[in-house]
Amino acid sequence: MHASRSHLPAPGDADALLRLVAACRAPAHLPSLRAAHARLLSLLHPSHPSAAPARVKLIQAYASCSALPAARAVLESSCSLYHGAAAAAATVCFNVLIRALTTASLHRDALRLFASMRPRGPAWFPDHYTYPLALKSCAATKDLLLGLQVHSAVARLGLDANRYVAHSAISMYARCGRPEDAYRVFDGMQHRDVVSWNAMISGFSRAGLFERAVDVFKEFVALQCSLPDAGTMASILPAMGSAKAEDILFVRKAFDEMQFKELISWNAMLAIYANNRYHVKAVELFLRMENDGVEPDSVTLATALPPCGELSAFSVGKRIHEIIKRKRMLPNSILENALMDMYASCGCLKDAREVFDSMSSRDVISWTSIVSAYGKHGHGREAVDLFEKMLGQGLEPDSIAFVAILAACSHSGLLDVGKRYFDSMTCRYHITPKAEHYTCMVDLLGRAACIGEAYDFIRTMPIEPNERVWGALLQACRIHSNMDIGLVAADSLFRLVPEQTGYYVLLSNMYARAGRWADVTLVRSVMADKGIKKLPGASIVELGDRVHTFHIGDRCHPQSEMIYQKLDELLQKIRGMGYNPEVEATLHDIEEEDKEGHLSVHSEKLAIAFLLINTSPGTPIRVTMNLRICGDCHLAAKLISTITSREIILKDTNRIHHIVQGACSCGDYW
DNA sequence: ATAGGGTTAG
Repeated sequence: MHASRSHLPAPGDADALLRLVAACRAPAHLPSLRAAHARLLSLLHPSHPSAAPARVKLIQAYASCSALPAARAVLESSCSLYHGAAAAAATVCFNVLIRALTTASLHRDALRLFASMRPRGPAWFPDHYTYPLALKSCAATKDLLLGLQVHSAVARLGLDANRYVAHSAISMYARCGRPEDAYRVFDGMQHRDVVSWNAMISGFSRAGLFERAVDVFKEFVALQCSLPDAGTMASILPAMGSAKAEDILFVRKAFDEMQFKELISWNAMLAIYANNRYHVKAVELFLRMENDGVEPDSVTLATALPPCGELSAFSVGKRIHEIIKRKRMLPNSILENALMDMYASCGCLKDAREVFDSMSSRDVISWTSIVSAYGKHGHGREAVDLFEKMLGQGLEPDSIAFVAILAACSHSGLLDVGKRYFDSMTCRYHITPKAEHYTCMVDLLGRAACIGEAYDFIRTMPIEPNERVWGALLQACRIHSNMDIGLVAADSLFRLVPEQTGYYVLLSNMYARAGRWADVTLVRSVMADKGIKKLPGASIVELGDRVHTFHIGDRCHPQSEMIYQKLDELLQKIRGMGYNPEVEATLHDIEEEDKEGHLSVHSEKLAIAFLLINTSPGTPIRVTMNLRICGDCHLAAKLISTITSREIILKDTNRIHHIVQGACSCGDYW
């Protein structure tokens, strides 16, 4: 592409030289650029009609070759050459260089250069191109004071009617924590286009006013003046963190009605599903992209990987890895970290480790991912070794890294190690523990049978214990049959009226065991009042590109007959191996009986039977469930793994059970 | 010859 020195256009061929300049976009092109510059000198004389555009092109080219001093030198020589009427031409040079600085995120430098314009004399006025850039840098540096100054200068000059200026002012105010001022600018605009609406939607989103962002989005769609675009989708995304179902439907409808869907629209829709735990919807959307021939980029893939992990959609996740390799997207730490997590979440610790080992550089997130991968699989010792290795590399663990190591300790019952990490987190690293850390500690202590200590821990913690903290204690009390503290935990949990439906079952079971039937009734009525439906135990499995869901006692599946037949056959066989379904009732819900009065078959058993029927011998069985696994199913799964010689990978809401030949990676500690 | 809103990982 690029002419070497000897193939440079002749000095007289200005057009060819300028084309060459414009094509210099990377540091490697710098020699050609310098050579072309040298041959262009006569053209750059102010008397030449093309002098101004040529200088602009040179500044742009130097800037995109990361040669900012050279770009600056061209600017300065322009300043000394232009006078009076020609100054507008120099303003363009400033604009171009400021633009280069903002795209390089050098916002302070951009603002310095902006501020240096007017002291040079009355000829160097910033114009309607300069102000949007300056406001953008104010927004990026959260410099409200300067932003206000710039905006008032804009108003004095009468440039505030310019929509580019207005849009950047909206964004500046919102990002500097003044959404109402942003709205005032928006409201005062005579004519609004898509970008005006996007700026306002994004403004409210960024300022944390999610409902208002959604309202503006809806108003915009209802107006039907112009159609939402990719910018609209991306702007509403931060406001859709835990969105209402109807709002997600609304956005999806707007997305569906877009005639030309840019990649960012797909990516934003994917992210909205992923952030709202609509994992199946997210994977379906990704599959549709593949079907429609939409070329994914690294953002698409990084967004699609977590839902694959959540669903244990291993074949889709694996395919994404192939796409990443084919498109030569690595090294890319965001993708690699997402890949590790997807593999770990699918129960493929080995693949996660391979990604980790292949990385060229690892940040705290990478280490946290691999630590949590080992932790979830019940390999606490390895998790601790890796965590120590990270410290040895001089990396500073953050709050989330400690959640990972504490969770790893609790999953493996490493009581003393876990306590030590909790102490070092506060004393050595001065990280204030959050509810997640306390939950890990209560879980660690409680399941290690130190129920009293766990309870004391909750009583002395400096923040208000949330439902998860009490839930961890209640869980421990159930395991260790501690009725006294269990009821305290249940009462506290009930007072909080948990959002998580899973706790209600645990709660009412505890009350039932204590014979507190009035409270059982009360729990039910609270659930009814709040319109909370019992979370039906469900398991999902991936077969091919399809995700199959099984519910407790499910008979809707087309293969239902075969599944139950297979299950009967399996349960018959393992009965002789110590399996006795009478012993453990059911953790999920003691009220869950079918019409014949028998306990309904748990969904994970149905899912296992389904996969045994539909996959060839030796294929690992992967099941993801929405509750914790119960003891009965855990034992059944272990024995089934023995008689069928299948690996069974069961992911529940808490961890992963990797079962091989009758032995589970959790060591029966969960 | 230049300007505005906007997507990804633990």
